[in-house]
Amino acid sequence: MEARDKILETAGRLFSAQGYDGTSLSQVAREAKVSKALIFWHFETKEHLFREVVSRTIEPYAMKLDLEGLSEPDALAKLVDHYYQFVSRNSSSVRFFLGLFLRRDSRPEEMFAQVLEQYGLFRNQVAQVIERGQQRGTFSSRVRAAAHAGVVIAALNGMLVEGFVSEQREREAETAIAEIKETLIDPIRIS
Amino acid sequence: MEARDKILETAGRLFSAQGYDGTSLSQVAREAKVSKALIFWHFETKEHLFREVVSRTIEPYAMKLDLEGLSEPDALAKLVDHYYQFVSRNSSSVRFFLGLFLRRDSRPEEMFAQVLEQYGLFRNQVAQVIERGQQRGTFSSRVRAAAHAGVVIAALNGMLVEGFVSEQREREAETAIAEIKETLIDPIRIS
DNA sequence: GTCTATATACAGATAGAC
DNA sequence: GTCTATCTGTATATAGAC
Repeated sequence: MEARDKILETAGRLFSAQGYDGTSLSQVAREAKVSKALIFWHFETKEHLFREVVSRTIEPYAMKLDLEGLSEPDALAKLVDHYYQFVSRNSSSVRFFLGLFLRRDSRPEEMFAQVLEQYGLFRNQVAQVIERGQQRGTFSSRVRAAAHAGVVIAALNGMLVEGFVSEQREREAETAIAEIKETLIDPIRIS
Repeated sequence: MEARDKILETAGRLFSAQGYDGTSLSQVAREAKVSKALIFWHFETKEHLFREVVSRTIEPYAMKLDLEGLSEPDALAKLVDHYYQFVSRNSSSVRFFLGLFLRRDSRPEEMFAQVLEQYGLFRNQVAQVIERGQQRGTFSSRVRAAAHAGVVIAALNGMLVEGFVSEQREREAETAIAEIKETLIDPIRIS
């Protein structure tokens, strides 16, 4: 691998594990087996390196999902599965972004618009699938679609955060998903 | 206020807003209007100051709640209200702890056992209230108590985290709570 | 207990040889 | 592109006067 990429890879790993302030360029240089000066030659400043790392990390967040031909309950189940799996697989970077969002200062602006935009798209999909199911008679009309969608998403996020905090074991991921489906999808399903 | 307390107060505010690495003792000294040397005289090292701040911050987490005389659905609603309000009111320190938990390294061990213990107690209370309600006929027996409790708590946490990320407006707190009750408590209520 | 002055280390960043 | 050597600032921490 070329030095530039090696630096990006190492910096990404260290930033996400230790944060921006907690990671020195000396450490990056040491672990990437290059000189500090080379980092500055390639990236100008620590801040620029960081932004480059973030940009790369965000790329896989543009997730598209094909829900054609599925009943609304199945589509909702698929959305839930997909979201949970995506976050689990990218947990290192999701933790990192969440950590940044939690800090009052360091509002890193435009960069995170991408993350929030993808998240907004997902939220809309969930709400729309429930609404459509109610119109087409596959979901009960007794619930308010928007409220129910909000709780589904909150439950997902809550399960995921709990996994972050308690050093998630693989098995529990399956359980978490099953509980959400059992509690929030099955009871409003009609078909 | 005495200098020692002034230092603790200032350090607490700055640590929780900027993190450990992001807060220098020069800044603490400046804002607390004392010399840096005095901080070392009182706390020996930055690490010790930090631990002292954390210990103080954790104190109000030992929350007790009286549920005597309430029906199980009302007790569950009260638990939900109380948890949400507590986290909202202590959001600064909760954000801070969550941020620490998200970091791979810096597992600050024993100190956080207290936070996790209180959290575990709350989880148990929720599960037990649901079980008891099922035994006494105030909650539907069609759901699995443990699973339902897990989803209630996850939804709570998810709503709270979302509030952290999107700079919560007050009004939405009420909405969030109402949605959880409407979606996860009312449907299994019998009385 | 509180201060000023200082020691020591390491951070981000630059100069210039190869 | 990559290095060694170095500059400059600021961090944690100490010494010692009051």
